[in-house]
Amino acid sequence: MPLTQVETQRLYRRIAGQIAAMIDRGEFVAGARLPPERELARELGVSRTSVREAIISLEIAGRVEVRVGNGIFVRRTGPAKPAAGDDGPGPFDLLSARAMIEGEIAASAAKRVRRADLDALRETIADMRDAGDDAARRNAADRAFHLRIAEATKNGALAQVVASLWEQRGGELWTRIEGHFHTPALRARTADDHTAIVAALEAGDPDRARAAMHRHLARVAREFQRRLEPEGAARRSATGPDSRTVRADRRAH
Amino acid sequence: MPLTQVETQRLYRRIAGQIAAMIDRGEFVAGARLPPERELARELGVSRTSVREAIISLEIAGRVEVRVGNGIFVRRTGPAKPAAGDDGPGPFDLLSARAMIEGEIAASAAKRVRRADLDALRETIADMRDAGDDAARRNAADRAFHLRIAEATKNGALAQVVASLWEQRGGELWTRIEGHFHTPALRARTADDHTAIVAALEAGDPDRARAAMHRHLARVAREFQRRLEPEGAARRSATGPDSRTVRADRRAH
DNA sequence: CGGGCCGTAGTGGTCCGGCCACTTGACCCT
DNA sequence: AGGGTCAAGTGGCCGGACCACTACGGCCCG
Repeated sequence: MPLTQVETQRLYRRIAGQIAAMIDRGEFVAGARLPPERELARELGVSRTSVREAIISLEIAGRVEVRVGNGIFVRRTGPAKPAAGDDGPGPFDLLSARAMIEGEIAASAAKRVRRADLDALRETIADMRDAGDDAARRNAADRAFHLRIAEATKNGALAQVVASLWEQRGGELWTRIEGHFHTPALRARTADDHTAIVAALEAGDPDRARAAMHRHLARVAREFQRRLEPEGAARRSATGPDSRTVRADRRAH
Repeated sequence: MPLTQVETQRLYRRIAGQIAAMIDRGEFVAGARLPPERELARELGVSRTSVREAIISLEIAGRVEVRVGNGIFVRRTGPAKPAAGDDGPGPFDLLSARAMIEGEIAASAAKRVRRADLDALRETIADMRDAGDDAARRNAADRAFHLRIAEATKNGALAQVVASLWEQRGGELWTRIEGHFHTPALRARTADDHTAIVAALEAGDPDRARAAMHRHLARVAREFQRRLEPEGAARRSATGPDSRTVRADRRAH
């Protein structure tokens, strides 16, 4: 079932992906007007219906806005800042944002976590271990781990933010790098990180929980970066998650 | 222009709204299969094209999933939890989550804010003042204020989280209470809060920025609760934004 | 009797052509 | 200079057609 979905991507999603990629590459800056539907259909060799469907999906995703009779315009706020320049691509923003947000969530959860929450969290850790080479299952368990922590705060809005941040993990860059996390050594590291977070939650220690979550996500970012650019990542690591980690340490005092 | 957009809602959004309302009312539970496109089109008196567009928007919004050759199924996780009972994401959850997240964002922004950011923020404050009784304009300026802070972090993912949290403000309960914030006194308080946040940002003081944002959103929550339950507001204790507000949320239900 | 294969009905996916409402810009008239 | 009209271009919606996929029922064979 997940295999079928990966292989058979619907046309409207493919078109939307292409248009989003153009936006992310800066071909169309915020406020710019996209080509008309009829022209996009001609250039992409598809029907106008399919272009319309793609545009609607981008509209709902907040990437574009449609002005009737006028055209389709790129919206100002998107997941990736197109012309930010030196502030790395989406995945680093995402990990940095997650560290900030999920660190606070973990701290809040430490103050109100219950036995059932802890049991559920341990279950996700075991599930990730049992998943072995089944990437879909491991991914689902990883997601469940982070979502359970948010749910332990008893705040539905936080759970939704975590779920939303998780959904944004699925991108081209992530797909390319995903195989990296298949090694048993990195899996073990993740399980250790998760276990440390659960221990901090069980101890009811907000600062420790926050720090454990920061450590976990900072490590993921480092691994990610190491994989992405093995040679020449010096500048980015100076402005990226490492500085975020330093900030977190100060807060922990 | 905003007036035109309010009046002219596109058909696909109207259809999607109707289907979402059916889901929220429990006519279709999670996992249930919606009627086929052709049948929906017939029953709603629209073309199948428009139904398809509505379904795509619901799909992107995470409300349904489409299985080719099989049908359209209601997804388990949606923005509204229909049968969650007493822990649904309500306004207090939202404000609590915002305090937690936007506090950290303000702290991060204090370390990297620029003159242009500060100018833009001051512009939103002036815009809110100039808006007077124009609720739509005031709302837009308020939104811009919070979003500009997130943008000052130079992290697109954070900006999106803030935008997403903002979108969830528009609910039935919010609409009922919104008139409360029309008083000149409360408007002035908001302007003062915003000004204090900008001053902290300008001073480059993360702790001060965090605290100012917490104070702002905690006050909004207090005002909100006072409006909701005018006779239960006297027992508020000031221990911290998230725990206090979440407790109040429980009492409200 | 049970399992596998085939055919049919129903599903969503995509395309195409058509017409309508809205927007904008150019041109003309007062 | 300002206002009105018209044409071109835009997105919005409709309806028909055909294709790929899925599920189910019936039939045949071991």
